[in-house]
Amino acid sequence: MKNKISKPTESELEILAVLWKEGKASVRTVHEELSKTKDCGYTTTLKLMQIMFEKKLVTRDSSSKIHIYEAAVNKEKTQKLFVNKMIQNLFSGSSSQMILQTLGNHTASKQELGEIEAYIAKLKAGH
Amino acid sequence: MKNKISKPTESELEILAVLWKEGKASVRTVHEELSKTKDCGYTTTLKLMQIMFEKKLVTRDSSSKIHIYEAAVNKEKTQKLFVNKMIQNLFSGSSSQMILQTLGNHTASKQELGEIEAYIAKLKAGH
DNA sequence: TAATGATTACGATGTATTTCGTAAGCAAAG
DNA sequence: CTTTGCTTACGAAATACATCGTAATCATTA
Repeated sequence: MKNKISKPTESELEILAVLWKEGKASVRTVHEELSKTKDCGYTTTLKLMQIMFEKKLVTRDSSSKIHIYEAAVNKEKTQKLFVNKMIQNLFSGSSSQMILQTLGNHTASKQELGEIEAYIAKLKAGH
Repeated sequence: MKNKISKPTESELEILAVLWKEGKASVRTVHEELSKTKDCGYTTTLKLMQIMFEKKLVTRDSSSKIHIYEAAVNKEKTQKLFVNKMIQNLFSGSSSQMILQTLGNHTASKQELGEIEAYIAKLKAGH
């Protein structure tokens, strides 16, 4: 009996992103935020968040009329979940393969590259 | 009117992975390969591959009774498609953020780390 | 008190995805 | 020739996802 994370869907991820940023938020707040990039009705957001509550992807405080939601899944864990899945699915399990690809496709700043180098140096040093 | 890649589903990716590895393959071959890790019927695999043919994710040679399939979408392009989406969805568009996370979660060998370092050096040099 | 407005609950729809059963075709074996 | 076995085609069912309309609730305000 592990607290098995159910894999969030695309839309659910969008909502989680808002909650991770805001901390706690009402449906209205989340919907407003989503509306900046997405076009859908209020009840759609509401319904999604209700479903996410059933799936235990979020918790909510329903003591007042306006329910306040909060992410119930950890951001880093979720990132890991998706990254691992992708490495398995698309890179035959090789993380370095994915990293090399990503470095080639994106324009990371010199500063970012420096951070990555520093981190690698630390790893090589044997942490 | 670009040859817009339609995003393969989870199951379709599994099939593509086999085709990328094998080059050309019959439904039987693909199914056999999938069966090692997944449990589903032969006609399921067949149906999926037929749908993928309609979506133009694969091509096929149906000159003989046993149709021979081949991936119609490029492996690197598809990898890019998914990696980019994930960076957007889960890392606010920051590729370096994802890379740092990945380095932390996976055990890359010293050799792999070396390759990544070398690649970064090349990037910093301004290619 | 009655109307207004925001909120949640619920159910329905439409589409995509995954799965499989059954039929039909064809070739090899008996 | 007939049976057996593998293959594709087709359609149906089950599930998941995203979307929205409508009703019910409740507090505020007129």
